[in-house]
Amino acid sequence: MGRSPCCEKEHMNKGAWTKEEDRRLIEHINRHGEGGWRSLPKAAGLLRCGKSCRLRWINYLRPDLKRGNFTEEEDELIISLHSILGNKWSLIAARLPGRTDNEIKNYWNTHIKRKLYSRGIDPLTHGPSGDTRVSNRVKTTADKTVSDSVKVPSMIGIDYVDESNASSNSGVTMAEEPAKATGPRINLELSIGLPREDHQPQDICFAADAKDFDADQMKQSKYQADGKSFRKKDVCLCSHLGSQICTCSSTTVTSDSSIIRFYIPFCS
DNA sequence: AACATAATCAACCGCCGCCAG
DNA sequence: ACTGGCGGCGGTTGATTATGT
Repeated sequence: MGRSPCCEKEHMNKGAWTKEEDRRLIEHINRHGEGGWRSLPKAAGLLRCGKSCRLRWINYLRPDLKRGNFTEEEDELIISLHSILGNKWSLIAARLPGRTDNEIKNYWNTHIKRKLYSRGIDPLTHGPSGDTRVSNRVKTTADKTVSDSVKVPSMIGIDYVDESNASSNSGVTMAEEPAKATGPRINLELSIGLPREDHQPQDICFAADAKDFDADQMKQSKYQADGKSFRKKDVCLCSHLGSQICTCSSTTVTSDSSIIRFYIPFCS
């Protein structure tokens, strides 16, 4: 018995994609959008597994991919994020616009590992090379971020700084003495705030401009400051990373008139 | 020039979590 | 509550390219 395979292996192309296959995949996704990977190959006239199509699109064909060499800044960011998140490549990739988890994973294994070893740093523990223990600090932060985040009500905050005298301004702080980090100062903060009377979103995130609201909404605004407005029922999803400014990527008005804003980092 | 070895990276595989039925 | 399908993730493989001898 066991799980059925994701698709019929027979009569399926494998290996490198041809230009014609790429063209068909791009054309299909441009026409119908992403998703429905299982049925996509047949619909697009491709003799490929749905997973293979998804991977090809995400890792290679997506128009927003950056390609090209990693910058020094990206290197350091990856190192810092890895010290916090471990091998959670998709989470790391989410912080590097235009980069894919596969690309970062490969880059880590081929370049950054060597770079860290040359600095005398163990890429696994981010401690001194030769120390094979998994640091409690890394374990603690990674677990909080990845596994426990959904269990934490209302507010989640993770700070990571390499300055010994730096103080945390978030909900979760490190119990351990900070490890000697090699990367730039980094502040990884996620927060989900439910609306309260005393909720001051502008204290947490850089708010979107008031242009997101129409005139009626503006009249109903509960909070207004410096041209930024917040309604009583706002739900604020924020993300800070390092010195990068967190901006609103989209605003959704739900059926009960609540507004959900999505904030993304790295936008200037 | 020929061969061996190392480096790179696209693609595959199997597992897991989510969610609709 | 249970089950199966689906999408997503991380580890691994293997073909290709670069470099060294």
